[in-house]
Amino acid sequence: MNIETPLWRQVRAAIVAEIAAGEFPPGTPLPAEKLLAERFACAIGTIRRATDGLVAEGVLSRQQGRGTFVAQHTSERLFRFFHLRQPDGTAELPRTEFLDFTRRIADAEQAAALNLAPGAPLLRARHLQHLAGRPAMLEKLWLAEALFPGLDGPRFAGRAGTVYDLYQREFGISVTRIDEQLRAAIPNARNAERLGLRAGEPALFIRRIAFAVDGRPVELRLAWADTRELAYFNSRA
Amino acid sequence: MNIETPLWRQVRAAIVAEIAAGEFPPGTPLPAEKLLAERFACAIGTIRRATDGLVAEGVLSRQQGRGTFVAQHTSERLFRFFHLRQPDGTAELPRTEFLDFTRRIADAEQAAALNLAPGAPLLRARHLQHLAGRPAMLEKLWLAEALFPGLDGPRFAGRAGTVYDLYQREFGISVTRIDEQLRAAIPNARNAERLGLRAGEPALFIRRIAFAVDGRPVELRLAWADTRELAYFNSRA
DNA sequence: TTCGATTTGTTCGTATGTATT
DNA sequence: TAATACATACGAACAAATCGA
Repeated sequence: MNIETPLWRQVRAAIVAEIAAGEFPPGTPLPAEKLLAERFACAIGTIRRATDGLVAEGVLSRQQGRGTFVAQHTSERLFRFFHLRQPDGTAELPRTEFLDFTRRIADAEQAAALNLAPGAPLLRARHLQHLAGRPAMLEKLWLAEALFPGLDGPRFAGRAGTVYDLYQREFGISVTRIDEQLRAAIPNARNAERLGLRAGEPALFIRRIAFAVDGRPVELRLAWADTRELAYFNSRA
Repeated sequence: MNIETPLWRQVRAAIVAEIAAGEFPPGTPLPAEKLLAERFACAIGTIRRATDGLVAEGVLSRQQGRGTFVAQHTSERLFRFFHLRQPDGTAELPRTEFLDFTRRIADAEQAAALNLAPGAPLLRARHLQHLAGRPAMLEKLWLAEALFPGLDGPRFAGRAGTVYDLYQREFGISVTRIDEQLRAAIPNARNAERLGLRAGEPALFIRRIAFAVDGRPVELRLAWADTRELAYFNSRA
């Protein structure tokens, strides 16, 4: 009789939808498993099954005795998406130098990446990430204006934490997945100079699309990383 | 009374140890969950809990109605560790051109990477991966001779499937995790010529350490990838 | 500090559905 | 068709961590 999707998937989807809708602001606890089980008219084990994957993905965080919390984009969480490290693997928090913030119009590639119509209004920010006191990565990022109403340079530059923390706390957008493409290339003179590279020296070019918890693409980011002293770390099991 | 590690972790470790010891050759089914539950004197749910993570990591593969199998390094499995793709994301099976196979002695860095003493005997292989009919990645890899007794050039070059498939089927070593460091750099003239790069053109330099199911490092691999037409794909949730 | 209520973590057992052989 | 094996779902009990009275 049951050829439909499993109950635990339905429950998972419902919880994700509620998080995406901002029902549970980041940092706040979900209802206790017992309550969720009552609400969804299922067993606690089914709730566990539904949330296990979200915990593994970092969307939720469970703490024995306390509750299950919607994960915040704190500094630890940053390292899930920040791959630049010292060769010995030392993870360090980058310092961000704001460069500029402007309004733009989506070209074909940007529109495709963000699932928008070409010509849609975009917000573009640029900044420079410093590690070990030196410029390490030059980033340019685009956002659909419709998803970030009222965001401007001062608000972007004056944020307290990470960029994704800003998205999450002020616009209810939780980035939970990123897709990246990496290439080795030679940046133009302006970009090379910003990174302290000599002419003809290569850098790592990174194209990232960030997705919200509901799967929508929300940010396109192009970056140049100086990998003379640093390396991009990737681990796969 | 129970400050010890959870039962499901003990069971997991036991299963991993048996796989690492070659008790269940790749492709063969594990004992049914009911049998495992009897053997470990626990509930079936505990067996599930123990194997869930291994399934997620690709070490095991469960099929309803058939059984739970030790994963083989088939071509699909390859793409877990092979990140070079066309910019549109098209995944293609590389063609491998064997270059050479030699005996070496571990220097300090190789020894550290493979958890050996400096001076330990190594095997070194080089090959060239082709994609879309063009050279795409030049790889140099080192193995501890002690872990691969009797491996030589003909056996390495004459293998049927992937390198990791060879490790697994002929030496009982299942690679389940890799750590990679990526940099942009300019290869020397010899390497550039092999990849069809002009002088001064950059390539992606990849340093990989591969780990067996029991966590031991088993392979060090240095690679130059041509990212003019291809890109290194990475996705993180 | 102690204690009790709450919440997640672990483990058990059972029943039924679905896919494979 | 029947037996086998995994998939889903339910429910219960106790342990361990947390927090407030």
